Amino acid sequence: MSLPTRRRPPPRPSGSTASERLKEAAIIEFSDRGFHATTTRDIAARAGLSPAGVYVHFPSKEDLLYAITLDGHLAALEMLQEAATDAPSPVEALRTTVGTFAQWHAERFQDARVVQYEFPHLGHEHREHILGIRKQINAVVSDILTLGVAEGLFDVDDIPATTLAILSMAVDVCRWYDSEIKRSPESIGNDYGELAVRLVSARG
Amino acid sequence: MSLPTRRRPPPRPSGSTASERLKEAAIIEFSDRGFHATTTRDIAARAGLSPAGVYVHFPSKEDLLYAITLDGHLAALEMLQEAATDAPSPVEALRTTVGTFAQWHAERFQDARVVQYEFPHLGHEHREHILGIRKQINAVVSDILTLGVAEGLFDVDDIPATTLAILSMAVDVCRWYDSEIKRSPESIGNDYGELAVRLVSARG
DNA sequence: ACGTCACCTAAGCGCTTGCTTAGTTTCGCT
DNA sequence: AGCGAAACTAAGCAAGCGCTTAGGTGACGT
Repeated sequence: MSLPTRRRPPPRPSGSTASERLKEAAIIEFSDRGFHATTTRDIAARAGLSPAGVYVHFPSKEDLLYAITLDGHLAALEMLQEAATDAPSPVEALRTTVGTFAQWHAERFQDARVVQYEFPHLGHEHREHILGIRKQINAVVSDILTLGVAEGLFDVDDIPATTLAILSMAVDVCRWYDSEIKRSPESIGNDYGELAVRLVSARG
Repeated sequence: MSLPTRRRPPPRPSGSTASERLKEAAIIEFSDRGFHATTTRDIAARAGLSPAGVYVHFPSKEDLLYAITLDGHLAALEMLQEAATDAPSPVEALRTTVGTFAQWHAERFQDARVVQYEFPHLGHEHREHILGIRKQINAVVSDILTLGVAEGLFDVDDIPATTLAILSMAVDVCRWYDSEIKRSPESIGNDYGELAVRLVSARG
């Protein structure tokens, strides 16, 4: 194999239930090595279980990926919807939703990497289900842009395309962020909220 | 395995040399399934060779990934530098470089996915070498922003952070783009060039 | 005609994979 | 105390993995 020396730290069972520990372990391994390069033995060892112990809680490795991916998408969607609801204006809504989204992609970059990059490796049915949640995430931002344009606050040519570009900026945070980076997730969130507002503001 | 039915189309040797055919085949397979999920037998079959034929041209699967990754990075860097050199002003330079970069990430989205997402699976030495090219890519945009700020054309608080956000938008194109999408790579490039200019323009 | 060398393949080696099976331990409940 | 279910493990299976080896084949210079 091309990755010969894989150092495996001793298992530290942090979660309370075995199921949670397995998900935490799998997030670390999947985000490090990718879904297909991670073995069920890697995950079991990190969760403090025998290789067979995984299958007590999840019927397959792919189901473990699905559980993680679902958790992540639902968490992100809820954060976005809450931020959007609490905002007094479209400008503020855009700033806080994008800020929240970007902050999450930094703070929980390992979860986010699994959510964003291992998603294509889900089975067909699971992938379809997650796609529905993705559309809702998209709609949160898209609706804010539509409202802002209607109120004359935003200058946007193509709302779906701009929604995509704004979310792209935030999603990509999890690609380059890691724990050694000095900027705090909060400040990254603030910056990206501000950048999003700039993107849709009328040209000076 | 979790991907039981993998339909393998008959090999169509499009490239001229076997080495080129192998790289083309590997780009398709790596971008579809990921580096670790792709077998050397998959690649060989698509290139019209026996499994052992791969090793006549590349010493290992990881070396094949490196060759592809290097090609992609150098191509992207050259396109950026050319676009930057030809531009008459920082505004035009930013528009065309980001536009070119985004267009490439759509047009060659399979190459781009390998370049961006399989990069972490390179061996240590190869990864370090590629990192040097990435810094040059970053510098192209960063230098344009610095010049634009100096000339009073751009309003940017944090040049490295803004460089990163602009490149993020363009890089992320390869995550969602595929051949069924209606927008042409050219129009995506134009849009993203325009969005980049908006991001750095003084607030209205 | 002959040797050379690059290119390519059939066969297979040693190892790892996801997952199963058969059995043991632990725990809540009566 | 005793029991049934749930949690867990040791052992291992069939399949697939990256890569090697030994050998064949055809183009080319001489």
